[in-house]
Amino acid sequence: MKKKLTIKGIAEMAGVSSATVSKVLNNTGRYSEETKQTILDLVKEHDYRPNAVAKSLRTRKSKTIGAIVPDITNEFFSRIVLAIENYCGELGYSVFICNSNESEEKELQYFKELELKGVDGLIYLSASDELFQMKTQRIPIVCIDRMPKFHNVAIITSDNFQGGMLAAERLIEKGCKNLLLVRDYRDGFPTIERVRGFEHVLRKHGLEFGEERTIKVEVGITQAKSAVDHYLQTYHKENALKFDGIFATTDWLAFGAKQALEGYGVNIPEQVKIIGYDNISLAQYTSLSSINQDKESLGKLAAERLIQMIEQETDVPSQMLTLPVELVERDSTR
Amino acid sequence: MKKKLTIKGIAEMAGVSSATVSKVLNNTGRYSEETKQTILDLVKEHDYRPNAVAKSLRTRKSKTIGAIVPDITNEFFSRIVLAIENYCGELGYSVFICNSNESEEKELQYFKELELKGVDGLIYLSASDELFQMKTQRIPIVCIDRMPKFHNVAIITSDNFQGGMLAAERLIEKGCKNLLLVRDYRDGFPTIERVRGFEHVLRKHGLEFGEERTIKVEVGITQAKSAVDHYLQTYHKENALKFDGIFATTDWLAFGAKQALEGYGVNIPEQVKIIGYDNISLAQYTSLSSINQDKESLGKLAAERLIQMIEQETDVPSQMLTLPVELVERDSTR
DNA sequence: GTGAAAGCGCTAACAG
DNA sequence: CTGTTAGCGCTTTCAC
Repeated sequence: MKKKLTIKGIAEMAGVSSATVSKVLNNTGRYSEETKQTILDLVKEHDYRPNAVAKSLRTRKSKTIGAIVPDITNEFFSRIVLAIENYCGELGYSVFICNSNESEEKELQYFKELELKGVDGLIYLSASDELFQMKTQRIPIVCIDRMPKFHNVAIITSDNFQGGMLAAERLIEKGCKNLLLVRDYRDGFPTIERVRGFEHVLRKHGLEFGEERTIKVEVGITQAKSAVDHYLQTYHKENALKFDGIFATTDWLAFGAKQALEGYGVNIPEQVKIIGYDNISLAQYTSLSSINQDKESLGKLAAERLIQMIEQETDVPSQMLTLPVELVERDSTR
Repeated sequence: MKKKLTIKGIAEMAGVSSATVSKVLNNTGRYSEETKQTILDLVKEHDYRPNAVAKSLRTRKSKTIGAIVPDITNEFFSRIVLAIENYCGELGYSVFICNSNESEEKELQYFKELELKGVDGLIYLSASDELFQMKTQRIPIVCIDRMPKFHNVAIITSDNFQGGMLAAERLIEKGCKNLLLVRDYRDGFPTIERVRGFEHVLRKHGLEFGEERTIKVEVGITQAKSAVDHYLQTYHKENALKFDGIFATTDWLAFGAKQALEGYGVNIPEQVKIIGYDNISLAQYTSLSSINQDKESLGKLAAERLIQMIEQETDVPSQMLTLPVELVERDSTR
């Protein structure tokens, strides 16, 4: 087991000091073209690569960021994460991915852990609105789809209000008169906006509805089944088809609703039309119309913004960027 | 912006040297109960936490591992990754997640990058069999579902041969006479085993089939559609239903096959029965029978094994652990 | 029981 | 243009 090659080793071989090697490796300071070549050759020959930990300790930069995600198992999130990782990878950043499972406690714990491990920045994804109040927040943060109450974070979100509007408009356009809203039981910021947009259009058309037209169900892959059950129950109680259109704030929810309806022999889209949200492949492959969020851009923009903040070292004012959404029509509303 | 608190700061406050503080923080060396208390109180009061980078540089341990994954967007992988992360989190390890996109080049690149960032170990997940030959492999590695050709790595895999057998047995048991195999176009280790198991049972029952009964299609979420198309084409050419049972080496493939059949008005399971592989939620929600792999155990065991290897610092011989699989029956074979 | 000192591998002044 | 020096924050002998 030969000894690990360090910058000093290269320096000795090249007959210069480690400082000089450091300079050519970082394109900083000055050095002659000649020594540069000698060093570069040596580096290549021995496949020397500088120890990132030492560098990190010295420079207080780790080329590492953290991403805190509610559930990587959910395609909506994993696609955002993938986009983040791809963009970061190109720029030499690595990313720690942490599953918070929506728990604030875990988020905080991860935050501390990541800070210690020296991440240069953090991306928070979450449907939840609440966000810890870090007094000593020294690293840049960008949030996706959440609206923290403190400053010095950038925010990337997609136009949830618009998404809700699009859904309502299409349903009404297709002749639906009695709409049903299937939503997450929690009131995360994105959900609230979607619902607001949806209701806004309903009102514009003189349609109104109260709680009894809104079903709040569990959300998440593991709970999708219970969503269906809950839905079935409610439907059963009503004992008659009281609606002809459904807007679900998630594709999984839409899928649950669809299965429940099919279980009762209801025809889609003839009797009931359905629109989901996120446009994950589940929607694509089960022919569910859905509001598409540009997951790739969401991730890429967040990473781009974060790295900007990291590398400029300048306190940018809290900014917000909103991406457009679009309706992807499939069989469930045709 | 107050100065960051270091071990020296605590030492000064406590009126001792940094060495002593280090000792109590790491339960190492000796110190009096009294100084221990003073220090611990100070630590708590100021919420001091030692800088992980410095510690890492000094000790050559980072409490960090890397996980190289083909595609985190694929639920099969993301669930394994989640299990890894959960287990590691409990033990204070963080994990870098890297998407290789099945590219060997990227794998190698990530490998080097991670090594530099000082990860203590690595987990490789992949359907691909080929694995780079690292001469200078200094950190422990565990592989999930791949069989590298060099030593000093632990291997966790699930019983793919058995999975193939289970599928064939059930299909035959249900009265299928002409089986079709839909498989990945690449010959990754897990696929090969599944096919071997499947064919083994066929032979036992005097059923034989050649290439014309085997469709090789693309795989992966983004290519699922093209799998369907490819399949449709082939089916179309045959111009008649030449089979009554399908075994697909992936749930996505099974789903593609199902959609193709439905597009042609073929009844499932009356005319054709289908069994997929992996048992991801897609299978669950589209009522596809599937061979279940215990994704949570796969991830947990891999992480457990890796951390053992890391902390024991002893060269364990190359080991292999095979997990059992089971058939989950749903409508597609009932 | 405790501290002084050395040093992990690298970079950033500052001299020369 | 290049080298010396002085750490980054922590752990670890080895003296006392």
